[in-house]
Amino acid sequence: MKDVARLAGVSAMTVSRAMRAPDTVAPATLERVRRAIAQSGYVPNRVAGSLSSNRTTLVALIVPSLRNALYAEMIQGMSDVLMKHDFQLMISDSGYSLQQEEKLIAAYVAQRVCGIVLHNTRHTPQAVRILKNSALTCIETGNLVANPIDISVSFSNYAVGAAMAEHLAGLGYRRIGFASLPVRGNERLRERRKGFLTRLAKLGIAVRPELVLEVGPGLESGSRALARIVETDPKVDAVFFAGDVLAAGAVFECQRRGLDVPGRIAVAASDDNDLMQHMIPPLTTVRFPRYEIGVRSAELIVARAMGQEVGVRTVDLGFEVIRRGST
Amino acid sequence: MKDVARLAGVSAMTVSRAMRAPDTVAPATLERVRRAIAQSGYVPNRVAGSLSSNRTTLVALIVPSLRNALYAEMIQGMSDVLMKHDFQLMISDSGYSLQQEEKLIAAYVAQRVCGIVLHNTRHTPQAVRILKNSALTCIETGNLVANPIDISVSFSNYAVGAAMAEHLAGLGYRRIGFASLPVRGNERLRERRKGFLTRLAKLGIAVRPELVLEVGPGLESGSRALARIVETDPKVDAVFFAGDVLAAGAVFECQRRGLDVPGRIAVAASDDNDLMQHMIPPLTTVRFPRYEIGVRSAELIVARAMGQEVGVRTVDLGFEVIRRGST
DNA sequence: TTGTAAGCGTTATCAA
DNA sequence: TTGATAACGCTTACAA
Repeated sequence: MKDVARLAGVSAMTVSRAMRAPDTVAPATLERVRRAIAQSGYVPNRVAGSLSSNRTTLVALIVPSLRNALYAEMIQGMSDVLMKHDFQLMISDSGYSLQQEEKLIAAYVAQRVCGIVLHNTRHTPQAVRILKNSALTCIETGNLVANPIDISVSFSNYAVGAAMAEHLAGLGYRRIGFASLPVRGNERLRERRKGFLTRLAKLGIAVRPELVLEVGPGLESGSRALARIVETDPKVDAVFFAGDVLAAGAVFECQRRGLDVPGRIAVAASDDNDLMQHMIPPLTTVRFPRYEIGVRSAELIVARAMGQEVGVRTVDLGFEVIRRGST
Repeated sequence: MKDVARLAGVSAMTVSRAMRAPDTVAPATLERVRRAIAQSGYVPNRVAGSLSSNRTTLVALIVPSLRNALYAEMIQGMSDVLMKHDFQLMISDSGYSLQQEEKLIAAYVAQRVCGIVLHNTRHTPQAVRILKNSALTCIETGNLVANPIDISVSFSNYAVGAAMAEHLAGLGYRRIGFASLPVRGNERLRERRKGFLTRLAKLGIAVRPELVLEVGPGLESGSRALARIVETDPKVDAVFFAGDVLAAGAVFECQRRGLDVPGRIAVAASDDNDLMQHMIPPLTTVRFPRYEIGVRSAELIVARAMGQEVGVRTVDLGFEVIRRGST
């Protein structure tokens, strides 16, 4: 910066101003500085800038796993907003470990990020303490919670389960199964299941415990889940798959077994994506506003970083049951 | 840090040492410092540390689009390695724009990242200049290039196309079609297509230009591409789909039209994923070592950051043609 | 093994 | 509209 200043015949401070607040610099001076910057190939040092101003434009995101395509939409939403404001996105995965999450949070606080998004609503006490002390914007997502550390931006998984229960019951299905990824340490799936089973019970439909499965991820796993359910109870008339691409795997399995969907058995999915729409038959599913969650989260962080007061603690972005051919 | 030092009855420098090089501090002192850190809830300021040491543990990745699930594997590979070494990952997307890429590169250089991975091998002259001047580790991936800016870690898309040409020709297919996403500004697909068509020509198989398509992304788009190809030439006996999930969409379309795969028409895909394996029939495809590319890229960056000399300019991680039921 | 002093390259603040 | 000066919170280098 000093070199640029010398080249332009001004002080370093004027170079700094020319970059961050051009309208506070005289046009002629500005022009000279700009020329000097271009000529020297100067790239400012944001590390020094951040230290001096005690602010960064870094925003962190921690997801349970990066392999899961499901986060791509939210990441894109965050990225679109952050880029517009010249903020930077840092991403990492906790591997579904709260300890790892705590470690990452500490590292991000050390980097002095201005905001952090957690796709998770359970945390170690130490993680919560660090976040509360740091006073940075913290967005919890993945599941709407009543008492967020700072702000919750999501939809209610309990409501999702309940909505799907209504949907299936409303269509007349009575012998119903459920399969999801393991719910241990995953409050999102746990809530979705709870909402589903509780609402069905209220509607007078009991789900046999043997028909409530937890399985691994992947299409193959969905196929096996379907197989197990129809073998356990050949009269099952509908299954709700919560999470991953399990439902698609189940439909493939139905094709192999010659089970008509939905004539013989209905299949409902959650988390809409390209694949769900193009299966034969296309799958009834719940669409989550993942992109919008990313956008809203980033907007809140940027607003706070710009010094605005955001008077919200909970942002419910809802969801949508999309009925297609499979129910 | 001063507060912690006071609490522990040592100097700030000793606190710094206790954190970064514990074995250079006397055990008793170390213990006192650790207690003081825990007691005060001190979180070090890496911004200040980075400025002082003139090093960061930040690594940047720029991909054309974050929505595309195809990057998830590479990101996970990078993340796994970086996390192990306490490095941080920053991610953004260029939206397939070289201008945007240049802007992002400048921003990352300003952040003083220690390495940057570009999923792209074409750049603006200015971007190249910035990278060369900055002397940070720069990994280009997506396509193997002979003259990388710094290091190229990838596989050869030309070789991928050629290998698939050999595969189809070897199985006796003679009337062959090809469809990909638009190749404009995408040297990866351009090379793959070139390798495919060139090798087929060498094998005495001419591909009619009307059977070489460029289509948009998504399953639906693959369905339409297949439709157009079989309507243009009802005798086509094989189609190679390069990119995205086009091939899966094509197989869905074949099912709808009652065209047996591969009896009536063979379908080959590229970029193996869960879906490809579980289609009926499972798809013949090319597997790219995406996770490994992420791992290797991160390893090279970390090694350089640790001061090691890495004596490579080009790392060819290869690929694998996986024959399944669709050819 | 520990401490002292001098930066690192910006920006905040105040003065001119 | 511009400039001088003093931080920002660490680490490097060297001394004790």
